[in-house]
Amino acid sequence: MSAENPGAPTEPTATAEPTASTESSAAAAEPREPLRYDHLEVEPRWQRVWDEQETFRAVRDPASTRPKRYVLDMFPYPSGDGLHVGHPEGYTATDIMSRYWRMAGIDVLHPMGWDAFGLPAEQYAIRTGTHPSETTARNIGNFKRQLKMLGFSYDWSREVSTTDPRYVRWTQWIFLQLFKKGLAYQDEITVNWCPALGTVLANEEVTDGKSEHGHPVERVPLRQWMLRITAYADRLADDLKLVDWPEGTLAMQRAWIGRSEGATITFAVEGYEGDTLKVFTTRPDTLMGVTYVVLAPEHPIADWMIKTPGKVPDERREAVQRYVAATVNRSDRDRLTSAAKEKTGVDTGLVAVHPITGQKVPVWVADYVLGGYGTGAVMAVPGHDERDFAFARAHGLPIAEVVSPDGKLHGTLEAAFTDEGIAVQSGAFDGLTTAACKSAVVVTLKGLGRGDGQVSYKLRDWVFSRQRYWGEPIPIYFPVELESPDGDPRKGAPHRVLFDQPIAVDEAELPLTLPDLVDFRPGNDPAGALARAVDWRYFQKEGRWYARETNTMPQWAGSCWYYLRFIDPQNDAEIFSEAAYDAWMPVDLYIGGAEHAVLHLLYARFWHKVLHDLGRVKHPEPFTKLVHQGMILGEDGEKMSKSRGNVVNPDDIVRVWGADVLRLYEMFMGPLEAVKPWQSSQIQGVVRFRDRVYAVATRALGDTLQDDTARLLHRTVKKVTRDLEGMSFNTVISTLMIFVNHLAGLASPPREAVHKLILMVSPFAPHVGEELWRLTGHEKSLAYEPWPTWDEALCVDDVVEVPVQVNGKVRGRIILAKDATEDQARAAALESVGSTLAGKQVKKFIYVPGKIANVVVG
RNA sequence: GCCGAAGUGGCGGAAUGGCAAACGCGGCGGAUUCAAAAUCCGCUAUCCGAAAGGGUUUGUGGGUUCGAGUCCCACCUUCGGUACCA
Repeated sequence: MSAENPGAPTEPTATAEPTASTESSAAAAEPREPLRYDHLEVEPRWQRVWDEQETFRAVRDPASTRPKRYVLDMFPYPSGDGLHVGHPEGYTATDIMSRYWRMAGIDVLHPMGWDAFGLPAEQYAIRTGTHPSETTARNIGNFKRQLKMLGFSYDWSREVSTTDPRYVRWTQWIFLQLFKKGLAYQDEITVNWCPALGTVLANEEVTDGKSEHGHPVERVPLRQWMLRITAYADRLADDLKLVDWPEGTLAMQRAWIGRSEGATITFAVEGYEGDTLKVFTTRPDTLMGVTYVVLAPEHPIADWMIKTPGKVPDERREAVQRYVAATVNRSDRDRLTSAAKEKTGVDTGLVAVHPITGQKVPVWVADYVLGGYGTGAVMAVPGHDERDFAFARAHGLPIAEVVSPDGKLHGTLEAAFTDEGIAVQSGAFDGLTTAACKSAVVVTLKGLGRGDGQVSYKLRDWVFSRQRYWGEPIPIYFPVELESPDGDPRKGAPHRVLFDQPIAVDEAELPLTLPDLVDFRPGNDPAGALARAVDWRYFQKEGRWYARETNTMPQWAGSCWYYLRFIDPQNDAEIFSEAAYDAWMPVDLYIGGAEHAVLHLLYARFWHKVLHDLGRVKHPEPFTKLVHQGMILGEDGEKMSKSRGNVVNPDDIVRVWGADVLRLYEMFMGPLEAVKPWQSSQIQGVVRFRDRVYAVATRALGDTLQDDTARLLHRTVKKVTRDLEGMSFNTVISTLMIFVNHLAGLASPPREAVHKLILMVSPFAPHVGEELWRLTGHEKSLAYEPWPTWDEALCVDDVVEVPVQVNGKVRGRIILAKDATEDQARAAALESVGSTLAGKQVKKFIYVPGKIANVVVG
């Protein structure tokens, strides 16, 4: 290492270039002497054995009293890119738990499948003409190869794909149940329609009224299928208390549902003949502080005044028209980000009448009010709402104080006072606390017929249709009205589809499969690609023409209930049998990314509750315990992405180091939930560990278990078991490393210790585990071998070394019997730190048995 | 802004309110080797010191406690989510 030859080129350091280090390690591995443990031979061999012997087939005796665990991964979308190293993180965690629980005598269901409908396959089809089913099959094949190569103990006989007609059939069946219960309905929804692309765009894809590539986007109303998830809002919020989920996820779900209690209040608008103006507020107690009201740009009254000349001066009308035109075509998200910076709005010139005082207040239109929440209009109380305050300041509107922290008046308010307090300047309500005032105001309004208490939700009904090809067809058709009775709509005969008379496809006719298309483009009308499949779309029944729904379901549909199909995947008579349900449900452990904290988990819970109401499922909640694995970042600490060039491919790692090493490394990186960077240089540590386990177990084993080894063994079993139960995988591996290092130092490692080591390592590194189990004289797989137990007596020491502190600083240590009394401890402690105590008075002595002694001196 | 998570050696990280830095990577020294790789052994938070030993240290500042990485308050930073939700 010393610079004896300064002219020689410097060696590349392992950490300098992530890709270079992987390649150089790979290159270095090949010319080497044959490894004692050859992962390239051993790993595929055991994978074949597990396959051939169906080792991990989940079976459960209906009469069994054995405990069960249903261990579920969030199943992947089989993309063309294959697995990235983030996938095996959660999958390894569930696999370890599955393997551990099997060894602990528990029946385990651990399935895997494919969430295979979705946009990438369709977009690829549009570009290349390759049918999405072809792309999907190919990608599934690749994903499955990669998962098998990692040695996961899935019961592959239960594999399902959301695109399989036998699966689609039951997805559609659930939709029909929703439809029959009135939970699926059609509505006209404003969408971001981009004529140039021929597609509807998501809010995040629209900026400044344009698509990413600058094509103009129109906000147009479109007929959509909706699911009435709002009918379940309260139960979705309340039942969160039944599950063992991360606190953050629970909070996000509650916030998304956004239940808030308040009141709707009616304002008359002078000169407006339509319905009165309704507002929703969570603070009815501030009603006496209203100084103006605000409409969202899409509010019907704004539309009415634009179209009705003569109610207000024309220049006002035109200003409103300009403002609405400028704001209404922007996506909600876009609108709100800019609105947060600058409170824009215009005075309509209309006048609203206060429901209690009869006072007249101006009506404004502003885009800080959202059309889709509450009633699309608010009563503005600038004295007690920050947004109203900012708006009033910007536009010179009056600000009134009606809630006071101390019951006194404070003149000019410098900021909105949004806390609760005591009503002031509120007429009959003066002196009431906020809570009392809320109900008093609601009672008064109710008496006047101008308002009532109301619960409002942020949650909106779920837009369930997509104008796409690669999704489940919605099993609905509509009567067709022909202009001439003998016309054929397939040949373009003029006709009208009666969308207001939807008819459910007969359940016996399911699945309704997709027609084969060559052109998958969404098309130039928003009805979607299926509208062009006229032979599929139109059909005759009893002499009448009908048209099928041409919208398809969103990708969420298949993932909403896949956990239920895994329990009985081959059943063609019903969605799943009651026996299968009783055997395996609910899901005991569900692991997946935090990016699904709201939508997927909320939608799946919603469907589960609907099935609960239908009597199909017995538990109110599907997923008992949920864990999110943390993201694995690239070597540079940034999110892995192709564009950054920091993506690590599991195929490379498995080829060079083996599946067990990838599994061990990902579990050793840190806590499962933590976000952590990939560091190729760290792999070396688990490679050494694996090879050391192999080396220790393949030496000549001894028959005697020395006392110190026995103690360490029992302690190790105890800690490993406990940490496994807590899913603290990184500390399990540390503990096993310590144990292996100890065994490696022995002349002949004791057989019992080595056998238990192999069993404990096997959930993490199953290939090495099985191979060593075989090499140590066992014929059967260790997959169902009983998990080692420990003797508590061997986990406690007879004598303990206890640090002695003086005023909290360690100044000495003493050896004590484990059951030493406090007096004995005191005597030993004072003696050991005698010199430090010279001339000082002992004020207090604290002894925590076996842990610490602390002498407090004055 | 709000909600959530987190800040500990050169790096990944460990630590029921009780010896901070386990385990691993890297580094340094040694054994083995003609030499290297691999392997094995030892040392490795930091500062002062030849050593014995001592001081300091878990983002910052306070607090509670015999004792705080851990609990409380305020602040700073990073990451994730989310957004005028009335």
